[in-house]
Amino acid sequence: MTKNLVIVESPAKAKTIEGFLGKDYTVRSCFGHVMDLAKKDLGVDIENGFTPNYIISPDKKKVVTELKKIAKDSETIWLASDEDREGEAIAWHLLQALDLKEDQIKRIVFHEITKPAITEAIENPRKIDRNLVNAQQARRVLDRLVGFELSPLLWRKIKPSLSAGRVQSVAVRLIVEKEEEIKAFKSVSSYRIQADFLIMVNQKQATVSAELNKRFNTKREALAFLESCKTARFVVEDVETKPARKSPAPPFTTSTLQQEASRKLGFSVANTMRIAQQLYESGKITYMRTDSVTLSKLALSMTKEEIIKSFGQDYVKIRQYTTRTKGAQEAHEAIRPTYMNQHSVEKDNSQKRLYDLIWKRTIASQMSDAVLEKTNITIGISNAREKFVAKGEVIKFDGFLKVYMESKDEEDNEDKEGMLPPLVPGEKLTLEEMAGQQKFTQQPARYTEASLVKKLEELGIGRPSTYAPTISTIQKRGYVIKEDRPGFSRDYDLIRLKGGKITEEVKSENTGYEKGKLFPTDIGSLVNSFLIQYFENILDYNFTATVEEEFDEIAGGNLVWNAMIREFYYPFHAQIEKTLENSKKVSGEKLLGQDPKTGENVYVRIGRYGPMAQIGNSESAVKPRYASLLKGQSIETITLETALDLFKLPRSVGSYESADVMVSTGRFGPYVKHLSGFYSLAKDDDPLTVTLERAIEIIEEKRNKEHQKTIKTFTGDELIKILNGRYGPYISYNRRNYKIPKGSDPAGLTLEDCRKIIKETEPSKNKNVKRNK
DNA sequence: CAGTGAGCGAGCTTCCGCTTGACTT
Repeated sequence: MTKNLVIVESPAKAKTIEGFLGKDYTVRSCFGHVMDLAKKDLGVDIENGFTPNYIISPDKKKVVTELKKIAKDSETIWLASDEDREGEAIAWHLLQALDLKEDQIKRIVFHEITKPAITEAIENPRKIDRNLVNAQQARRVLDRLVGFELSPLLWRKIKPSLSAGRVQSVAVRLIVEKEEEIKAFKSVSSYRIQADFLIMVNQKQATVSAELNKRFNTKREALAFLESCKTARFVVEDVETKPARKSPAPPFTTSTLQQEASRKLGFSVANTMRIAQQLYESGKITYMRTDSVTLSKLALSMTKEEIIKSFGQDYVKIRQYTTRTKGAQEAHEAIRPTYMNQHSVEKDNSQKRLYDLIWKRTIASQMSDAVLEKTNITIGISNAREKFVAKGEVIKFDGFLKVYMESKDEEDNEDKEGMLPPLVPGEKLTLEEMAGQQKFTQQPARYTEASLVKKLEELGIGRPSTYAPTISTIQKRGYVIKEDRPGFSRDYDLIRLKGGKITEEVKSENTGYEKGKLFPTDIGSLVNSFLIQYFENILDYNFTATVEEEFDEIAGGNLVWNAMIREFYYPFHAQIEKTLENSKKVSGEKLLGQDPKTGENVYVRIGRYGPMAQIGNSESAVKPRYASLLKGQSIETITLETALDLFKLPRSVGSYESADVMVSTGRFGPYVKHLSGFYSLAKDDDPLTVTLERAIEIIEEKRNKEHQKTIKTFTGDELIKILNGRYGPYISYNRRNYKIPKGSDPAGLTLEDCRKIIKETEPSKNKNVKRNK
């Protein structure tokens, strides 16, 4: 019989803590929430004071049964879920799911997984905070009501299976509005003047580069300025040196880790989280879903020791950072290495790189400021009022820069500030060359996954555990697409003054190339404008912040949770009803022009299966014709010609093996059809122009792959095949797949063996069919 | 896994936040 059962949320945490507590304590994890609102209907009884209908989450039934068994044999159950709103609710749910009595349980919390912290927690148990639980209930019920009333509205008014919610709809809004901003953006140009001056330093020639403190709006002005400089004299007027300091960035939170891993390592948000999870599970780093920048005392002293050992006493500066993020709950430490003396890990390359980043960031956060010296040199022009300015920067003491420098979203690679030669006021300078380059203002930057997370965090929307899933949801719904887009070439003027002569030339640069950026789709834009029109209050960037304030009131015991929900719900529900009645189905229909052959109107719109083109309408004499838009095309930008091209599909490209080869597009994109087989086109194949040759290549490629996949076939039964798949060898029979028992040699199986395996695994296959849906 | 878009109607979709394996073809 165990005396004490301690329940934490994460199994990795359970393992660590068990080591701290000794044999009187059994530590188990509940794997997060164990209960949730029922999925069918609303899961909330609106008429009865919004009573939630909680059930044990289907995927937690096993855990709950197991915990229940251990709890039965325990004297005291310590509920050690995280110290935040959700954690408090988890404790409360455990009380019910495990059939516990209040006097059997003790609620404890700790912010760091260290022995003193755990011991202290055990010494200071408390009761479950019902106010905090109620704040969570309000959060949960509000999200359910918003999500489960808005989504069905979208099914009826736009397209089935769409979704809307407090978090995802705002994320989509940000991306749509960024695109609108970019569309409205007008680039303007100006002329930036730079000059290189020659001086002698210790009898050696040196160059000083400086920029004019004014930009000219027109080429004419820039030329006039260069003209005036032909005869000008240049004199150093002022040399100003001032000290400057740079401080390190705070330790990582989930959001900042995602941003840095994206910028420095090129990881997607989901990738970063998966790798961090692996590091966490192998005990290399602390918990990776956190909004706190706090380091434990233990971590601080380990870090200090490590800095002294590696860099010396001068490099230490212990700092405690404070979180400024809106709505941060700070239930965990910042993300840091478990042991600071472990400089790297022997893991795969991604884990290694991420660990390295975390180690450096943590170490740097406790290191001294970098001490810099900035120099500004002002250079006067004898026959102009403008000045040239040369900027220099010298590092006097590197401090934290020795290990780590935070990167920025937009690197301004234009000002490379280095060391300047020693100059004194009054010194005359010789102009070597002066150049005026036409510069264009930059359009606003589109969001990457990581910069979207940053923005959401700033708005207080979403939590560390949901950033990655939210980004995946809005892509899965087809609201947003992450892709690369080619840039375009742009001409710019470059004028030069050298050796008393002015030359002009036109050069070209590539600009606007986008890599891994988030773009709204037609559906995303349409859903967004619908929601903004009818539910501006929910889509408001401050909606979450406002309700969070009320959740805090509930947590403080100053507001009754279901009274708050009632205040919100009835007006919201009326909005739903009104929109249901008053708004028409929206499809984003756009008239492109007329079909030259029939004279019928050609439209593009969102159909039941996505963006489509249509010739004629229901009032036309002949039945309307339909065609899906291809990938990369959009209602917004498609032309009449391109839309008409879509109706050329399906097209015959010729014949192969005395059978027709057809090219068309279906639910899963463009494909080739030959005999009874389907062959998907590659990404860069255009179904409208693909040739017979290429089609045959595609057919043969797939046949070849199929062939390589085949380990064994049988002459007795053509339907049974032993194939090599992504997860190893398996048996395929009648379009169903069967696992090969461990230990048997796939190539050595006989037809009889296969039949036996098929027969024996028959009953369990239903599960798989369901899962795939 | 493959071409849909009318109209009927059954039955389904959907939220956010907390946690990992079991499983896939």
